[in-house]
Amino acid sequence: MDSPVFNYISTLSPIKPFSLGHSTQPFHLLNFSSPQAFKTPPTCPREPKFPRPLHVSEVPKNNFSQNGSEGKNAEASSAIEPTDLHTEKVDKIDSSVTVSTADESSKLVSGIPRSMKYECNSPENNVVNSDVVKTHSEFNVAGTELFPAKVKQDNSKEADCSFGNEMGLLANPMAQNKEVCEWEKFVCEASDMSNYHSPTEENYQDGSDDRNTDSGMLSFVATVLQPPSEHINDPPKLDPDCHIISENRHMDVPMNKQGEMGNLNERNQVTTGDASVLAEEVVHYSRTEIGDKSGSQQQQTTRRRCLVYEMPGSHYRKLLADSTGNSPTKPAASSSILNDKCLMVSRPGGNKFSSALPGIGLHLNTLTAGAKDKIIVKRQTLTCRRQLISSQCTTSAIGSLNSDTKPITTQINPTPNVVKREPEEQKEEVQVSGDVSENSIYGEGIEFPQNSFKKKRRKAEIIGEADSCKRCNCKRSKCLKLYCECFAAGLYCVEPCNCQDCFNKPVHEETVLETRRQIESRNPLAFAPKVIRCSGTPNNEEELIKTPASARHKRGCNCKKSGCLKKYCECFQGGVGCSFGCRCEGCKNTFGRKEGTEIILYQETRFLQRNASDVSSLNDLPITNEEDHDQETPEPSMNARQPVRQPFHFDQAAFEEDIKIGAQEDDASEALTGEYSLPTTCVKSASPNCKRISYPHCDFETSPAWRSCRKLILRSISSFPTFTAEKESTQLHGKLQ
DNA sequence: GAGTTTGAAACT
DNA sequence: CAGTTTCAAACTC
Repeated sequence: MDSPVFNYISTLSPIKPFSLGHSTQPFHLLNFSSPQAFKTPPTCPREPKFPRPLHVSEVPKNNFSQNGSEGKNAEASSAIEPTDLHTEKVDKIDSSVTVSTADESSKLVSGIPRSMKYECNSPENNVVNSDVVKTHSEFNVAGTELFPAKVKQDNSKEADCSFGNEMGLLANPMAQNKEVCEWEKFVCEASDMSNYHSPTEENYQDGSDDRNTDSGMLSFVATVLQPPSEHINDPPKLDPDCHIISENRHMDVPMNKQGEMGNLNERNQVTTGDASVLAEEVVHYSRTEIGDKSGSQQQQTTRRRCLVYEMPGSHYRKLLADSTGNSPTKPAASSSILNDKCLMVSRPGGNKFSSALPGIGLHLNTLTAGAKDKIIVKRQTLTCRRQLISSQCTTSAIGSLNSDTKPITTQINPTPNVVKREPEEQKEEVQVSGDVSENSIYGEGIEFPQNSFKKKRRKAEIIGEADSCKRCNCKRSKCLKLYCECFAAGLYCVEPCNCQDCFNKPVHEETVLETRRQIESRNPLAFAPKVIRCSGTPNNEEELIKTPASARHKRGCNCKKSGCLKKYCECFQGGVGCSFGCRCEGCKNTFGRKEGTEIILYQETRFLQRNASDVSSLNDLPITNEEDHDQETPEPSMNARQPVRQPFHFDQAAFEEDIKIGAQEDDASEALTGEYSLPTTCVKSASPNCKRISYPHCDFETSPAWRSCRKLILRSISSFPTFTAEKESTQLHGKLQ
């Protein structure tokens, strides 16, 4: 209880509502299956798919009056090109609005999470939970390594695990990028979590403000994910837009819940002014991008779609800029930066989408991690895009996705900047992101012949993108069953799929959602990642060793003939060893063999260290192609286990209760011996719900802070984010309370 | 590319 | 919950 982290968390008022609120609230957004949930904001008929930007644009209408900024708003509106996208308008409006505030720090902080705010805002009422804003600010701050020194004082190991390396890497630009990617993805996942609770749609419906849960979750994540504060001292290169944005954001605070200003201020205390300034830098980047691409509607769309990675992107962007010494706004910015920009800026509009599909980003798709910094970023981007597409389509409620997938197409189209840099990669990216099959997203001279599917797949596998390019060949399942990899991964089928009678497409969104709901009703974890991975940073190698295979594979395999040596075996495919949960016979899993009552740890750790993170690379497994791996992944250990950020993944939280029993003692012994003795509490069940899942260990998790916090997490996060169950659960919670 | 094997998913 | 069927990926030739 004396842990600084705990103390800090205790100061986060939003967490309190957690316990009072619904445990599933954070993911209620997933209930977008409900048509009402995504009713188009009256003022945004043109782009219902981008609720956040939309409601932002409405800010002037409803809120500016409160701040006496109507005039400015009018000016901003007048400055907007009539032909601009609605989202574009939003951006310009933001940049046009200026508000003087005595508390600069607070202003900046509140303004930082512009995109986040969007997701918390209702276009209708413009109600913004200041807590959320603050939380988001922190989140952004975290993403930009802008955490307050106060937080830095915390000595939780978790923080060290997550950022300790990064701190060291800061001095090493080469390693920096890599770590940035780690951090980026980590934050991405965290943002995914937050995305699930995007209250936007909820606001549409009832205007209730349950975002405290979100903020609490975010706060916790931000706290734990606190990056090194070294960058706090980095003089951010700000441009006027940055300030404008911040100010504008600040305006949003009063627009929303005045009563929660206290919380905001309280948080501001936690977040240092420096952090705010740095966060502002992030904004600056996004703004710059907007300015650079203001003329491109497609680009705007793209950015808003890829919201999930905003913070990670910003983080990465900043680091990269620092390492290169180039201003992010300069043309010299690398393509990665550009990508990040897209991702980052896109958040305001797409966050919700990303959250649409719970499985997204968590599935094997997410396992794809490039060995190289930029590659990693790119791949993540690609994966994300497809995910986003799926989500977004799924969340069609937001818009009219059913009949109109063109926005998606537009979104998918890589920005010219991206293409310029790495034509080859870009092409690949297009393939990966080429999501909307029916809608040609390759119209711009990019071919995507279906008959070249295998060839491209092969190529993708070679470059380690196979998992980010899931394709199926379903014939009878209509791609609406877990047999379908795309569906199971929470993705819509894409053109390269060879499926027949496919219903897993945006046009059949309702069907897809309903099917998902049904499947999840049977098995809430049906769309959960099959393999839970722990931190993969070099410093966590020990953890990898200590972490039992059972901790990484949610459900044991049931192999009979394959000996767990082929990809038939989920464990093997996932690159983890078999464990107690497995019912395999004659297990010879090279990553960890279950033999009788023992589980013999083989090469899993080595694999994890060497494997570039890509399940596809398992084809070369296990260690036979070390050289190849080494060549492709100069620093595999860093990327070996992409799920590094999953210590905060809801999966972990979801299973935590199960882990409580017996997990610690088991792992304790395992940690000492490197082998696993069959625990008396071993659960050997085929039921996914019965599987005992342990999680990567971190000393932080054993700290009082963690123990108290994880309860909050558990309450705030459903066992696994679901499309449909969340709302039901939420409603049930409401009834109970 | 066709056919077989395999095990998860779905069904009863 | 166990047994069976269905299914599509993985694999082999």
